[in-house]
Amino acid sequence: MFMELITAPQKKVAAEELINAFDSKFFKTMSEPVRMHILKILLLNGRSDIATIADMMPQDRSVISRHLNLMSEVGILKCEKETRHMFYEIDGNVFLEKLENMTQQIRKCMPLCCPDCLK
Amino acid sequence: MFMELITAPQKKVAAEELINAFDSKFFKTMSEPVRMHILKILLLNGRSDIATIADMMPQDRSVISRHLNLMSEVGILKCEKETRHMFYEIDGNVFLEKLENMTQQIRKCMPLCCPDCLK
DNA sequence: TGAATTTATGCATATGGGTGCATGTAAACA
DNA sequence: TGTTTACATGCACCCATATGCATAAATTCA
Repeated sequence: MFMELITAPQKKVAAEELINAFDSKFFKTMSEPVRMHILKILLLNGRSDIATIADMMPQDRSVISRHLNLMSEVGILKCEKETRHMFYEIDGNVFLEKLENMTQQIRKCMPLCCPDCLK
Repeated sequence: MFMELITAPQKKVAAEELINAFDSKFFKTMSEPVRMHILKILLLNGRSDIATIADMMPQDRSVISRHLNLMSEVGILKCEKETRHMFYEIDGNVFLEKLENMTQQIRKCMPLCCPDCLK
């Protein structure tokens, strides 16, 4: 069979590449409902400053500030200081690229590592 | 401009669809390094029972049992009881489908909701 | 310059979840 | 039938983190 030609070291490399492609910080960021709420607000209103976003949410402004900071560290938001306001905006390209990269890695690794998993 | 034809309610629906497509349980599951280690073991060895997996990890067997149970609840693993062993295996199709679905949702929503985010 | 505004940060608190141990349950085996 | 094996689960503990308040720092405005 064709599959038999895949050696154990090759599988190991492929599996490690897949796990490395999984950005745990990204996943953790995306798993928090409050941050998803912020994301929704940014989707609807586009580029906004912290106070404007916080006014639409129950949490304290400092909480929103920290969430936004975290999201920009992960790369899904870009921020820019303007006078005394800090403006945040979704970085759509980075966002898409991250998910597409992980999807692609699975598509590549799965048939190689464990073809049985696809049955 | 073409974009001006998109109404606020349309944007709201699209944004809500995107946020709903984001499975917070899936993200939370994927954000835990120990679970990624389990995933790697399953990638390399294929279908395995709990004890076999636990023997390759520092954590207690009960801990691994709980992680595996959680991962199967999210859908990325399928499990099957055989005699007194519980076997787990990656569900590659569900896994791929989940990520592809989210990627697709972003690709659809972003140009509609906030085209500026793609610049 | 003084007051108001916007954000960042230190701190205390509460909550969620990962962990290991002990135990319960069920099935296989001698 | 009694023992062993494999897993599930209750419990206590610990740590990370989300939260709100108070405050500091920086900037705008009167």
